[in-house]
Amino acid sequence: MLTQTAVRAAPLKEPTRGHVPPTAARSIGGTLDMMGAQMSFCRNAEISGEGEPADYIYRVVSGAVRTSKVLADGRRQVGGFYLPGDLFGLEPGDEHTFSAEASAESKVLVIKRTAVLARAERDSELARELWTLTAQELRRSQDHLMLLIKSAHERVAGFLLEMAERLADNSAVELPMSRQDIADHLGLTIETVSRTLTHMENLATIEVAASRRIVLRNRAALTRLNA
Amino acid sequence: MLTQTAVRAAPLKEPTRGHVPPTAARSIGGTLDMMGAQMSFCRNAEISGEGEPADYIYRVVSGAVRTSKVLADGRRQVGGFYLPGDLFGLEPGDEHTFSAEASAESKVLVIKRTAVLARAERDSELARELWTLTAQELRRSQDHLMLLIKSAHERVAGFLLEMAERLADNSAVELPMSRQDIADHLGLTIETVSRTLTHMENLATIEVAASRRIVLRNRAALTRLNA
DNA sequence: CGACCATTTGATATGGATCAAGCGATGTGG
DNA sequence: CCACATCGCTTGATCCATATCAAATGGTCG
Repeated sequence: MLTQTAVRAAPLKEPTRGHVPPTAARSIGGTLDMMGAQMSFCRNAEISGEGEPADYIYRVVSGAVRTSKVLADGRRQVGGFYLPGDLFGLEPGDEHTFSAEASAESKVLVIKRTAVLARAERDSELARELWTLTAQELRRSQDHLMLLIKSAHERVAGFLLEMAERLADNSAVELPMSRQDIADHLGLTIETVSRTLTHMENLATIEVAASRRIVLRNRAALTRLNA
Repeated sequence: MLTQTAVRAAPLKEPTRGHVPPTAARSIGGTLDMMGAQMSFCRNAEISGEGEPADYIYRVVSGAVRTSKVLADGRRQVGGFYLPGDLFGLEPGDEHTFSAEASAESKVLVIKRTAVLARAERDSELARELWTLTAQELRRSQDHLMLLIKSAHERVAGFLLEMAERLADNSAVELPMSRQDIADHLGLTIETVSRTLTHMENLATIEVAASRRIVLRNRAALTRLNA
């Protein structure tokens, strides 16, 4: 099961100080935004590598980022997708356990990790925020575990519903990742993902308006599959 | 795929103040042990339920605890096993996301959550420990994700190696859980787990000395499978 | 237009699930 | 102490969902 390999592509441009869209601020982790620089990455560009020192934490401004890990024989697992507003790369440890790549053209806010950690030392409010963020990651990872014991149809349905919710784009989803990315996230092959989507379309559960644009026609049916 | 249901059995005895075996103390989280009471649970007794308020955190003293979640149709996922020395039930949120049951006769140290949280407010050392513990959980969950994309043989091999390492019982493992627990942890059926073990025994990779006692005869072969 | 890449579709193979029965240890009552 | 029920595990036969292999289609860009 060979999958595409991440291209260590050069970022589109060097960090530019300061400019942070106000919309990026969310209650959780919002404090962090003051101290960042923005960078752009083109599709499949590596943002940080597995095993590399975790010197930065990141917030997605636009586009989408996937975290992934590749086994010796080439099988790839995509741990998760990070959408605009999401933070990633935050761990108390000094090394990234997954690599991170842009799954679509993306802008990312880069924040010095040491700065945050130092501040959390004194600021128990911030310390708790960091803990909460890691716990959210944990929750997501556990939810994903529950997905991986289900059937292909259930996995795809769950994925679509999650994306619809997180993109806050009710009833239609503009997927910021390839079929291969989805397959590697769901532990399926690209063919199975494709076939499952086609099947759902035949059942009028969804409409594949364009390969990356999915309209949710029958949300109830998807929820039912989500079991 | 119906699985056994957890019995809400009465604990063997009521909490007894104070007595903490010194061996239970580990560097991480060791600070917590001063404020606990010990309880005993018999096999399959529920320690805490999914969705219940997370008023306590726990440390396994002896035996083993599994965390699990059951889907509407009865499919069960065992999120993880907690062995002597391990902490579980720690989350910044107010509700448990998994239920916890004793997978074998167990003694568990029970610690009031509020006491710990209050203390972490002032003690940035402790706060960081809590964060680190959650991050360890996350790491385990992610490692488990990688297991679930592998073949049955790889999953079982990985599981045995993990248990051997965590039980620090080199070359032989005394499994503190049923085949069904293992199956639900690995996303396999009980039959497949059993067959895989038998197969490995035929290959002289392991020896099933007793159904719960596995001797690792050829660790290299297991590691190779672990891919 | 032609090359390239992502996606879909088709035909076939297979690993693990499912259904069903057997086995061995443990415990209980007569 | 033995018949017998029970429980956890193993073994066997068959089936099916998904992987694999292969080719066609479609969209994008120079």
